[in-house]
Amino acid sequence: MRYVMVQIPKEPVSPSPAPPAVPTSADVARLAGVSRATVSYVLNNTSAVRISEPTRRRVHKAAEELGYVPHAAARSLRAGHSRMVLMPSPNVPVGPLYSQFFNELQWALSRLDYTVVQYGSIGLYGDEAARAWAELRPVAVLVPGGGLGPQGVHVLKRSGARAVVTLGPERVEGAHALLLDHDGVGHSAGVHLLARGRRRVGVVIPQEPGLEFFSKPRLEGVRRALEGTDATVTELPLAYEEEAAARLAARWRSLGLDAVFAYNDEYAMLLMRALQDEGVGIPQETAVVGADDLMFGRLLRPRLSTVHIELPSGRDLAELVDRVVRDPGGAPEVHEVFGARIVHRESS
Amino acid sequence: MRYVMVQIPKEPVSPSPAPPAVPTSADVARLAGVSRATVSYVLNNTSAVRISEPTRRRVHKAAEELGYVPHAAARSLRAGHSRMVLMPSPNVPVGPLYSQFFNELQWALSRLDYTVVQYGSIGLYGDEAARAWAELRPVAVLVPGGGLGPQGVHVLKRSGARAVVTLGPERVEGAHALLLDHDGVGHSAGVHLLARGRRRVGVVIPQEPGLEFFSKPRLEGVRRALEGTDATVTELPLAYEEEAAARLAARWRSLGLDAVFAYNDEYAMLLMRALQDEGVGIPQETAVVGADDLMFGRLLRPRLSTVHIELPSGRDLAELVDRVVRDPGGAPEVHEVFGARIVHRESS
DNA sequence: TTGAAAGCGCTACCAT
DNA sequence: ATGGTAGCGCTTTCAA
Repeated sequence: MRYVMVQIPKEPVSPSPAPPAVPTSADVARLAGVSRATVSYVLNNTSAVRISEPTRRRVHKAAEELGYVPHAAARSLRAGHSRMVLMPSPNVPVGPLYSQFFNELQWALSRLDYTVVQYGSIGLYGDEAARAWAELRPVAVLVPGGGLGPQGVHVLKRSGARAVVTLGPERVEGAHALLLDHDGVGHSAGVHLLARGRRRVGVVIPQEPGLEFFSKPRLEGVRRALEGTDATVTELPLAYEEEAAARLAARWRSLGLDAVFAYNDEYAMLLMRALQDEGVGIPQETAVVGADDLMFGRLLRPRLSTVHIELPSGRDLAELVDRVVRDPGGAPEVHEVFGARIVHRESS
Repeated sequence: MRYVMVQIPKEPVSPSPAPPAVPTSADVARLAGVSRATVSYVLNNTSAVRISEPTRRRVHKAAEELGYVPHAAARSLRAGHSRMVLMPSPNVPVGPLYSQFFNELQWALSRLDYTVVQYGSIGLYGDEAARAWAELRPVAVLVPGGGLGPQGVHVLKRSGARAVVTLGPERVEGAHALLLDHDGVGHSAGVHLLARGRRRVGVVIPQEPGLEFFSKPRLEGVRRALEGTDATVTELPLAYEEEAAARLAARWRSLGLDAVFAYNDEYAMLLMRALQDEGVGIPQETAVVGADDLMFGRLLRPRLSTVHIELPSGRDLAELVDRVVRDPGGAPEVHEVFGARIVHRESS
């Protein structure tokens, strides 16, 4: 008995007709009456090969007609590499500062012909997350915040990432680092308050999860600034809610503080309002300093003193990424990014 | 003359040794002494096939040793589909409201085993952007803001997207829609101001690009609320800068307005401060209403009246996506999402 | 100028 | 229980 292969029709005549298959370059080739190779040449403008104008037109027309869109995965599988820059999205709510930085970065990278993708990895932690990122075979990975370990870096590099850059308070073995100097933020605030004659400094510690990576170094920075003086530091855990701020303000005078570094401008505004409602004079009784230099700080009365944070420019980071991707050999670079500086207004 | 094919070594003995190739499942198979099929079965826990425990261990050990991470693109190429939900990142700076919504959505979708990817398409507009998204062959696309046309929807569906959902003020032919009722936001504010006895209502129009999609319907909503009354609407273009607000405030009395809907809480805060500095009494002389119900509105004095916006819950949207992906046949659903409601405080 | 075909990494069908 | 192998869509070398 011999068997003969027969073509099984892909679209059964059954009810509920399946949606038409997604057109491939082969479909375009068929419709244009050329080979797949020619389609590829035409659509990619391959300069090494000259295709006659009539053929080009036929191919373009066929592609248009079918609504053909190339398949990125297949392409990069074939190419053996991608131009994807992966950026895990931070799991903490981001402020306008970060938004702007990210947009700038994205713009700069797209100018360099990279594709930026933000990958949400909620529920994955540490090196587990790194594996998930590695599956996408990005050419570069930019990791904001902490949480990535040396193992994670290794996994990413092993899976072909040519650049791994962390943006956070501490460097990670094997990765390039943009050191966001949160310690310096606290330090600026501390130095400033000291210079203003304050000696009993409170430091707000946000209770929202995920912020420890930033609040701890900021606290340490204040400590460092006050070291060797008679000034003291008091930690003030605070949730971002009116009631919590009111409770803190109610026992404020019992704390005997004459200044507070409020972690950032938002907590500063929250606390400042609660203190004012409690009748605490600002800055006479208590000086308040925020951080981030957000617009609204200038709109408060008294105007909010703050620590201005110079984020890395998106262009610079994009250039770093590009440079490392082109020559991954170099030793990990570590860049101190900012430049925290106090902006003295009226609240301190 | 005859030629013989010789194997060119992939890793030349030249200086600057190329980085070791990234391990594939074939490498794992080789090291474990099994076939690629077996590797696949073991690592994916394929239930249809039983693999002996010793073999499983050998495979896992080999994978671990090599630092093997599967190649997502290859996998989904083979599978013919992916579980990727693509969400173009909005090009306008996002507020905490959106941040939170997005995190919730991401969480909910990851519970349903989807992978959420935010794709930055700066510099691409309209249907051009849609093509770029389509190249990634996402199973679903969630498009915030306006800007996607029917053509774009078609391209996405044609390339295999089973769900296309827009989140914006207006629906798009062919796509499911979560109608963010910006008109209703303006309407709530207008009705409220009217009820408070105001008759000459200013409406702030942000000058920042990309916000027209929201500011226009909000303006229309105010107009609609005031229709048929003797109240008037005055458009107030305003950039998000102190100086611009000061200039507007300086000519405030000449405008003869007794109320203003400030687009959102941030513009409201900006304008309110400028008006107060100018000595304009709030709410006596001029009532101010914002929108978004941000925390800081409650911290202002007078406390800011605002329009509370009920965003769709991330879980609901995730469920919609999942439902449509499983059965793409249904007609496009249109959901009115919120429920804008006035929160009356002290500024109006 | 164009076409045939190999092969990127993976999974699933069919043998053994 | 395990292996051989076809083929997902694409690009690119080689041949015609």
